[in-house]
Amino acid sequence: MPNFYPSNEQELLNRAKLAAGYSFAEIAQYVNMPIPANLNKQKGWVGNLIETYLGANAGSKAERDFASLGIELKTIPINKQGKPLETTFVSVIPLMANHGVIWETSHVKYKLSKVLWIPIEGERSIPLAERKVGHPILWTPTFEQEQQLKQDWQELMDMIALGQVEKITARYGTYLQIRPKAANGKALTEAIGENGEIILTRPRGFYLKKSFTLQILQNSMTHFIN
DNA sequence: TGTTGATCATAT
DNA sequence: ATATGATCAACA
Repeated sequence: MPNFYPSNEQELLNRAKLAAGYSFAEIAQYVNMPIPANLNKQKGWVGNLIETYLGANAGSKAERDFASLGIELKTIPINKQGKPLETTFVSVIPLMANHGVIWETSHVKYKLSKVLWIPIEGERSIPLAERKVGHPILWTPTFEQEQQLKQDWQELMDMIALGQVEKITARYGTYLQIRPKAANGKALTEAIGENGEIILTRPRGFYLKKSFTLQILQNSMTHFIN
């Protein structure tokens, strides 16, 4: 594989468009990555595959995939109708030291300020190697979408600051929800308890609900070439 | 059958 | 433990 690193937005987008219609097997062969039988033991494999192909380099740093371009990369599994099959992980949530943190400087707004969405076939009935890459969508939140996210974010962050983290379930939030995000149930992190004390709880992450990402997909009229 | 809560791999 | 990449799978 030739070394590729996008020097500007258009280069990145062109590169992403080239992948549309190709199978995971074809992309994997191109970047020389082995294909697992399924995603059970490598849930982030497709994301890593696309990252490698597009030349993302943030690694595990808390940085957007294409830092110099200010772009975050997200693969999104869809069904035959083009609808999202899974929620989209956004970021881990800081549960402590949130005094003074506002939406404008939040990790969520930062990460979602510009996203290159790569729809991918995600139905488990399709062998992983045969699933195809879809057409890229370079997205920036509309004013309305940002307000939707901001509202949920503020409600949820308020609860965390007020020591109600244990009361939060995935049912809170219209478009942005909070769910556990950890290696397993034994992972613990500090948070604020009911009486302002420090407690240990499962690490949490912000996720975009499918109803939100569906808007993005539909607005761009994404489809696969077969 | 759709969601919520749980989990897998890897780098630092 | 926390960050990256997410999907799995139990349960309502």
